[in-house]
Amino acid sequence: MLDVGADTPAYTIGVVADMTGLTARQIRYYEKAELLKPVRTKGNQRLYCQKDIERLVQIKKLLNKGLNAIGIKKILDEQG
DNA sequence: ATTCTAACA
DNA sequence: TGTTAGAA
Repeated sequence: MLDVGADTPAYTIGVVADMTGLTARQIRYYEKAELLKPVRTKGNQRLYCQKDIERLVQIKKLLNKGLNAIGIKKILDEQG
């Protein structure tokens, strides 16, 4: 009850892929590109929270603007 | 069934 | 970016 928020619940890559419209491939790639940092669980599975979802959505919008992982990293770095 | 890593095209 | 192999 104290852990409820935009940073606690976590979704698997499959659900975030469905919510963001990206593919698991892209999500894994952006993670490697340092665009975000999902938490790992037990079997090394990526767990994305609401915040990560919004971040992925933002990345997607940036991609539509003509940016690439490099430009997005710069923007996310400025915001962090 | 779902996800993970690594590697290739 | 898509996909495949083998593994958990």
